Amino acid sequence: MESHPELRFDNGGQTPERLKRQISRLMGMTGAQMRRIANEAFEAVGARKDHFVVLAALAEFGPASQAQLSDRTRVYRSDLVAVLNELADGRWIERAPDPDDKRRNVITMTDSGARRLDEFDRILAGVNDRIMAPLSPDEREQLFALLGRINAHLAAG
Amino acid sequence: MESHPELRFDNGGQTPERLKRQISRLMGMTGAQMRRIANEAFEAVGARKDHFVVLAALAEFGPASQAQLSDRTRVYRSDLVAVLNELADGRWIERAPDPDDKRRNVITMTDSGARRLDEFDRILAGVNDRIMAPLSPDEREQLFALLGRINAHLAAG
DNA sequence: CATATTTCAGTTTTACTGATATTT
DNA sequence: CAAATATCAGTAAAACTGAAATAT
Repeated sequence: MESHPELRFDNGGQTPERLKRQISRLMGMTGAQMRRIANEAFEAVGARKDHFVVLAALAEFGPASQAQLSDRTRVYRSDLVAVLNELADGRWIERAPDPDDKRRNVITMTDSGARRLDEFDRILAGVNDRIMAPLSPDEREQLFALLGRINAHLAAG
Repeated sequence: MESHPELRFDNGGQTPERLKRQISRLMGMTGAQMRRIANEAFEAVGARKDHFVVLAALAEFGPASQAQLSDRTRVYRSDLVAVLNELADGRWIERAPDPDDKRRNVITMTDSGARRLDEFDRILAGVNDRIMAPLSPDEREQLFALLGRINAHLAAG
């Protein structure tokens, strides 16, 4: 593995630290680290992030078609197919044709799926804790609030 | 293009809003939007993000070998080659063998490269402003500080 | 016929790994 | 010979597009 030693910014503060002042770069680097930690945690239990988001959406909104699930999780319709195959293989969801509209499937979370989601909750609590370790509870809320506002603004505009 | 309508979270506040409480998911979504905006801005002037980070590193630390540039920008040594080819094609940098160590190249920013970096600065000021539009100056500093602490912690651990 | 849904097959982009030739 | 450098070739995963088959 190639190593990237820590950046040194030791020029007497004379030059503008452009690289450090870019919010998108800072977000990108921090986000990549977060993703790595979360992915490793999921991989350790034979899962991946999309398993969580789909089960979470089912728990929050109830049974749904794949198109609905895609809208709620922002997992593409095409990619959702494989995710649901995996979740069905583990008996965490059931996929049945919708009698009211035969184009659709109805996706339902099983009891086993609810327990799987509980497991994910515990795992993610640990991940969140590890990521935000340096921040106080108040600061964690601040970060959520600030990001939430930016995200709402960007998603709208 | 596939559309992802806004998420609705209207279940009377009864279920835990798992999806919204995941910092890594919120970071990921917000970061993706930021990246898209920044990429589009660079693309509009025939550039890409790595052009900026390399020129910024040269402005901040002076001429450097490719290995040094890789460490400072976190662009992989292998990927840096193409970036430098592009920058050299535009006469924004010069790449010359290092007389002191013939394994190395010395990468130097040209005057034209400095002007290109000025252009990037203006573009990125607009991008940052657009991204953080909903936040006050104080809040922008808070966000930087919080992310910076998390990033330092994750990069170290 | 136009639209919606699921599925498959494919591209693009980015991050990353490994190997090679040259030099120290 | 061991390590560093620049370069090339290639993988892996994620995000995304387009189109076919079926049903409304």
